[in-house]
Amino acid sequence: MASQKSSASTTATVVTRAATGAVAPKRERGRSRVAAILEAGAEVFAEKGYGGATMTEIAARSKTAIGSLYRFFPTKEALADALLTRYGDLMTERLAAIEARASGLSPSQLADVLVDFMLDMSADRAIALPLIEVTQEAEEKRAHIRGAIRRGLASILTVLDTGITQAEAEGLAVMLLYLLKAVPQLACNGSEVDEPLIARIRALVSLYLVNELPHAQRLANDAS
Amino acid sequence: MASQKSSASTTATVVTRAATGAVAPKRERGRSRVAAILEAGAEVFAEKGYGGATMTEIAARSKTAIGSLYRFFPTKEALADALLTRYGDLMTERLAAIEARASGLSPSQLADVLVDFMLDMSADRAIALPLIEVTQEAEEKRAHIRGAIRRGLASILTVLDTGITQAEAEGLAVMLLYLLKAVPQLACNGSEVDEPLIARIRALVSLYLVNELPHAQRLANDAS
DNA sequence: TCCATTTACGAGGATATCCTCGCATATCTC
DNA sequence: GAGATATGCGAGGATATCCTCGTAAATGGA
Repeated sequence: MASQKSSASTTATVVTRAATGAVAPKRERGRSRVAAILEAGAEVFAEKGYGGATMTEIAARSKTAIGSLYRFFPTKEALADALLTRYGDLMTERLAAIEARASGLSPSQLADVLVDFMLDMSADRAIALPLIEVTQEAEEKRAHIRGAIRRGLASILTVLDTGITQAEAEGLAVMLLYLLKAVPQLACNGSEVDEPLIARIRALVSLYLVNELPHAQRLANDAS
Repeated sequence: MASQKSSASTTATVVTRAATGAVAPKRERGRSRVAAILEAGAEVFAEKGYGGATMTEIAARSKTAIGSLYRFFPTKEALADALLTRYGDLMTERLAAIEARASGLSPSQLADVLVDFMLDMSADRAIALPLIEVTQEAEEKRAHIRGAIRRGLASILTVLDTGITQAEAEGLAVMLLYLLKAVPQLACNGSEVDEPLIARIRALVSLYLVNELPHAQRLANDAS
């Protein structure tokens, strides 16, 4: 069961890399191939789930020979792990960007920003939610990612509403996380986007934030 | 790929049965064994996902020989299908029961009822949400079940608020469905229940319903 | 008790899947 | 161009998994 630990070179490249046994490519060709593999992996995992996805299909869809695939990802688990870390990194990175622009937003504006953010994330194929749901070997990693996202959301809330307590911000962040997590499943059928449904979601998130961030709301009203 | 179609006897027993090739047991012993298999199947599917679950493990966990398992469920897909229909039947049945007692409830009371309902569903091992998420062969069946649940929720809403339009009730039902679907994942870690989190969920659902059902809210106020 | 039917059982075949291995090719440095 | 390193490739081994099949036990009615 234990995957062989090859010495992972820890040079941080453009795409972040975990120390799971994934071998980092050193030339440009390899890097683009790894990108294609990740893309195909995200697709197949999303369609078939972790157990249902096969390395052969991932190789075929990324136009990679099976041997080459295993050169970069010595294990199916390593590929899933790389996708998870990429997902986590992308989330925290973008949340940080939102936080930087958060001050001065009204709660309802923040709701729109967050919903847009989730739509973006699901438009990218960067997302592998079914994988996240299913793989249990990576439970600790998933918990870690959830924690990071939760803290990111909590930070945004404290920036937006300086009157909120730390505990309350964390609690709200949990609720927000699950509200937002439903967005891709709710609003996207394949690559179609259900606009009226998105409007409903915006309204719901906005309603919740307005209701739970009275201090920020008052600030926004004073400003207008 | 096409599973052999054995002649399914369509005698409706206690546990409803689909025409997927599942052979209905005719004696008590077989019936309890089928129940055990469904139980174990729900567990394993929930833990490993559809692709990750193995018939061998399901057989072992239900203390059933592999041959006996295949007597009642000639295919892994047949077992998954039986679980899905059982889930759908249970949902619609219980929703109908709620609808029968819905008239006179305030929106916030309905919110409590619905959240309790979902907690019940996840306390039973009847639920196999990850399976529902992952299996794509049964996409049409999943859509069918979702439709039934949505209509059930819409019916409840129209009973509760006679001023609501049909279209609006359907739209709200979609949102409610996804809010409620998150309940088990949110509130249950294994078999633990996070009470304060449930309180938050109740408040959120209640807030949403109160906001979207003004007519029913007015009725409730008049009654008090 | 005897028989028909249902249920129990697990070895094993066919297939699928993960992954290895050895060699061929491309790319970089000098 | 020569050597070194990274990358590309796919046949095939080891294993896992789905499912079949033939036989034995249990059950219920006559």
